[in-house]
Amino acid sequence: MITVSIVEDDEDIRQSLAILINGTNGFVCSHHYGECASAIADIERHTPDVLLMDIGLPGMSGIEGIKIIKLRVPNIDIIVLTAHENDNYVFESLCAGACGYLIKDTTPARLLEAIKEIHGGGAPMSTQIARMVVSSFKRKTDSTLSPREMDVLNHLCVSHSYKMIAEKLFISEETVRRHIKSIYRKLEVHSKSEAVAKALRDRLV
Amino acid sequence: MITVSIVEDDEDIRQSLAILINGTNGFVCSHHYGECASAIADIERHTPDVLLMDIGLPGMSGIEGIKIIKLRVPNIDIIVLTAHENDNYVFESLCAGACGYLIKDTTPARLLEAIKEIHGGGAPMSTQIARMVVSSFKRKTDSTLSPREMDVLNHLCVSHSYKMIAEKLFISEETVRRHIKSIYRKLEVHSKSEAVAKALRDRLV
DNA sequence: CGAAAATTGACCCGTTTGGGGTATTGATAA
DNA sequence: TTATCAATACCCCAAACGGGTCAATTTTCG
Repeated sequence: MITVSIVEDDEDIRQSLAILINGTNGFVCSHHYGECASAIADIERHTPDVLLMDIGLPGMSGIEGIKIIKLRVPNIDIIVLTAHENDNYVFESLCAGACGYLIKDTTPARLLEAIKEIHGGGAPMSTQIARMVVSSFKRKTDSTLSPREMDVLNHLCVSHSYKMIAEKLFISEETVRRHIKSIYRKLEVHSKSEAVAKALRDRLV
Repeated sequence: MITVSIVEDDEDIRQSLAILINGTNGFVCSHHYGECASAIADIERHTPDVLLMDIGLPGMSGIEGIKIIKLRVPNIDIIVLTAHENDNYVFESLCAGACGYLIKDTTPARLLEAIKEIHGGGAPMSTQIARMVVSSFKRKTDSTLSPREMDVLNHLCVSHSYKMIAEKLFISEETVRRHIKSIYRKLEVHSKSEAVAKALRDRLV
C-alpha cells in the first residue's frame, strides 16, 4: 500500500486526484492540502510515501514548499504535477528535491504508474521533461575558443595558478597569461573566477 | 518506420537485437557494427533515427564514439545500452550526447518502447538511472557554512570583488575578507576560483 | 601562394587577493 | 554561566592577477 498526499489549490483537481488514488488498489490518499503552509504543518504527523505537488500555488510557491518539506522529511518522494513546462520550474523543482515531474495532461493510468515508479526508486517524468533534463548535461563545444585556449580553460577550472598551468603545458607563464587574456575577451569575463563560473555553468568543460 | 543501428561488440547480443528489431512492425535495423570505428565511418552514409550503443567496447570507448558521431550527425538519437550502472559512465554518456541509458537487463518490450520514446523526443532511462540523474540536481546544504558565509559564497559565484560584495552586503571589505577566509578553511580551498568551482560542482549554490 | 588565425614570448604597472595577526559585540550552546 | 561561535572591523605584506602594448613563428585554410 502506497500512501499519497496532495498539495493542489484547485479544489476540483485535488478531489479528483484523491478519488482516483483511493479508488485504486494499492494506493491510498488520506490527506490533501490547498496550499503549502498546511502541508508543511501537517507533513511530520501524516507522512506519506509520495507527495504530489502543484507549483503554481497561492502563498508560498511550490518550490519553496518542496525545500522545506524535504528538510523535514528527507526521504519523502515528491512528484511535481503542474501545467508549467517552463524550464526554470523544472530545474528549480529538481534542485529543491523533487524526483518526478509530470505535466497536467498526464493520464490517470500514467499518474498511478508514476507513483509506483517513484516509490520504487525511479524518477518519473513526462517525455519532454526527461529530454530537457538529459539535454542539460550535453557539453557545449564553444568554437570561439581555440584548442589551446580550451586546454588553459580546463586548467583554470581546477584552479591552477598561471605558474602551475605554465609548468603543466610546458609553456612560459607569459604565454599562459596571453591565452587567458584571449579567453576573457571571448567569454566576455574579467577574472579567473568568472571564467570558471561561466565554463562550469555553460558546460564548456 | 523507425530505423535503428547498433554498436555492440558481442556478436550474439548484436544479432539478437537486430533480430528483435527487424522482427517488430515499425522498426528496422539494416546496419550494425562491432566497434566504434566502423560505425563512425558508415554513419553519414547510413544514418539511422536511433543508435543503440554499447559502452564497454574494444578500441575506441563508446563515450568517445558518441562524441564523434554526435558531431557528425547532431540529430541522431543515441541510447546507451550497457551492463555498467556506474555513475561516471552514465554522466559521461549524457555529457557526450546520449539521450537514453538502459542497463542490459532491459526486457525486449521495454527496449522497443524506449526506441519509440527517444524517437518521439523523450529520454528513456532505467528507473535507477533516472533517479541518479535527477538526484544530481539536488542542492546540497553544507551545514558547515554559516548563513552569512553562504551569502558571501553566492556573491563570489557571480564573481564580485571583495569591494563589490562589501557594498552589496553593507559591511566592510575587511569583513568580507574575514568571511572568505572562513569559507576557504571550511571548503578546503585557497582561492576564489577554487571556491567557485567547488560551490558549482558540489551544488552548494 | 597569401591572408588569417593560432601559438609562443616579453615588459610595465596598478589592483586584487590570500595568509598572518588582533579585537569587540552579541547570540547560542554546553 | 561560562564558553564557543558568528559577525563585525582593522593592519601588514607578499604573491597573484588583469590590462595595456608589442612581436615572432607556425598552422591552417581559402
